[in-house]
Amino acid sequence: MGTVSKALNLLTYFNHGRTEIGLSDLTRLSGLNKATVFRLMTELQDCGFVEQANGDRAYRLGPQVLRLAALREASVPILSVSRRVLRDLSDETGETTHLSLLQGDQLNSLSHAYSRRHATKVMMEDAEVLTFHGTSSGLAVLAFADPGFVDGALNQPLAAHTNATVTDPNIVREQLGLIRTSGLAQSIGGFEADVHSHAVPIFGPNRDVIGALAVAAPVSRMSDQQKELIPAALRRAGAALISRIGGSAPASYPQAEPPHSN
Amino acid sequence: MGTVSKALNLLTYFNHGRTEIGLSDLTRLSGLNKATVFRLMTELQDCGFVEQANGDRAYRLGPQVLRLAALREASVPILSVSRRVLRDLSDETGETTHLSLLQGDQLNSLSHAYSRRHATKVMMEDAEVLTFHGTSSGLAVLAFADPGFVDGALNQPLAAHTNATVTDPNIVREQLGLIRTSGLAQSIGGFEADVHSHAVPIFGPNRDVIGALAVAAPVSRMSDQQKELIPAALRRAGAALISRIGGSAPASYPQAEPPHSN
DNA sequence: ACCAATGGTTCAAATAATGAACCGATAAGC
DNA sequence: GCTTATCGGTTCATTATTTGAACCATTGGT
Repeated sequence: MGTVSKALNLLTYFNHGRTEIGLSDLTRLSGLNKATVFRLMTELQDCGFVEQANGDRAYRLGPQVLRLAALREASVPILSVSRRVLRDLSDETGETTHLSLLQGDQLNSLSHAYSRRHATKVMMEDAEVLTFHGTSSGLAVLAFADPGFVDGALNQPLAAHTNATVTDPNIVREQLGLIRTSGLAQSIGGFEADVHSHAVPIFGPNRDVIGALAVAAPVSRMSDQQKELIPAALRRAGAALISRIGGSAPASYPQAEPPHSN
Repeated sequence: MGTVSKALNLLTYFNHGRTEIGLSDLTRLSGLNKATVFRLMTELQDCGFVEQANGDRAYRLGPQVLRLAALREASVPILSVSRRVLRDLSDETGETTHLSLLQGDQLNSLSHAYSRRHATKVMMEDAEVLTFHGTSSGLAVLAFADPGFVDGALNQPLAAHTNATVTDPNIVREQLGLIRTSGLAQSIGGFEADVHSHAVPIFGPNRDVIGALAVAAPVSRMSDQQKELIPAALRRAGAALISRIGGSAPASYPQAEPPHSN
């Protein structure tokens, strides 16, 4: 592994639970030598990718990442496009909606919208890591990812987030088959108890799955009416988002409305 | 300069005018060897910091920067906090407002809000680089930056964006003196013709200037009333933003309302 | 006063980065 | 239709950078 990868990998240890990391912690987390970590962090600091919080203390992500993110949005405006879609979907379903994107081998929740109808709602955080086996978004992605990727995701111990989480890889694979034919994934209490979530995969310009769009509702609010409305609205919103970002679904993806001439 | 810095510096060649860069162009821009650039870009690509646009073509920024930016916002939520302030300031003044942040030795416009009152307005782009001598934001920052930084910014040829741009460093320094006593910078047509902009500096937790908050209006709309309202509203908004991000102005900053007891 | 952390530093040894030349493919120039 | 230039990508001996064990100086806990 090259030096640059090592440095950038250090950045992956930052997450919502750990927004600041000290030198020693980072050394332990990465398994690298302390002098190495120090030099890499110093260099990252010089470039503005990290900064030291209070005088001489722990490191946290720096301001430079904001500039890059703004430029990424300028060239591939998926987040700004998704905001409208999420807002509309949230208004239509009355529930929390979120978009997650595949980044390397992990799935990150990156944008969300809340219901304006109900006081109680499922709460979300951006940049949260979603597991593939335990969330509807993860399942939607796996169902349309290539087999090697699926193996990589399932050939490791699957954590049980709740006692409803499916942790048997064989059962997960069965679910994926059903999702492939229906085009829609569900998870009832698999990630957080009492949350029923639906998700559809999002495809990029080269027909690869790049993430998932999801609706997360409290189980208690899933009336028969909602069980019809949410999947329908989600399919529509997914198709809208895919077309807005210039993506297209692969031939294997079940089309809601096959184009028929007459 | 270390390898990591070289790799990260490659990312600085991306901007709004150049969201995609080919290998050869990047080689010329950076002055590095082509093999070096290739290897660095490959590594950046492996980490998701860049990606290749269409099959095998030019590079553009990758999705990983979005995750980092979301985490940065989680630890230092200046952008989300600023959005409200910008929205309110824009509504109050009826003009375009924007926030720029100092990143390394450059000033980037990172968030903005448009007027909902007028059809014509000054347009903005996020992640745009602002010059220090030619914009009100730049002047506001320089006026409260340390002398070494000011020298670095002014001891180089100052570009003329319009024929109203002040390019004489001595005159700029005079302006800085006035800004220090008033606490507010102005630029009439210095960056774009027919745009009158006002700006106030934004200070961080350690009393250093970290950016500027600005209002940009068409010259034609700067009535006497607006000339009073905008500075007043801007000062209020600046103070609000500073307090919301846990910052504080240095003692040298002229306080709008000196706290007086009784 | 001690011990165990922390962030930061040193320097010889080991390793990874470098750059000139080279490839095959594509596209422009004549 | 032949030549030439440019593109993204690759090779490999030379070179310069990274590495890691040990070492400081501070800090905070007992």
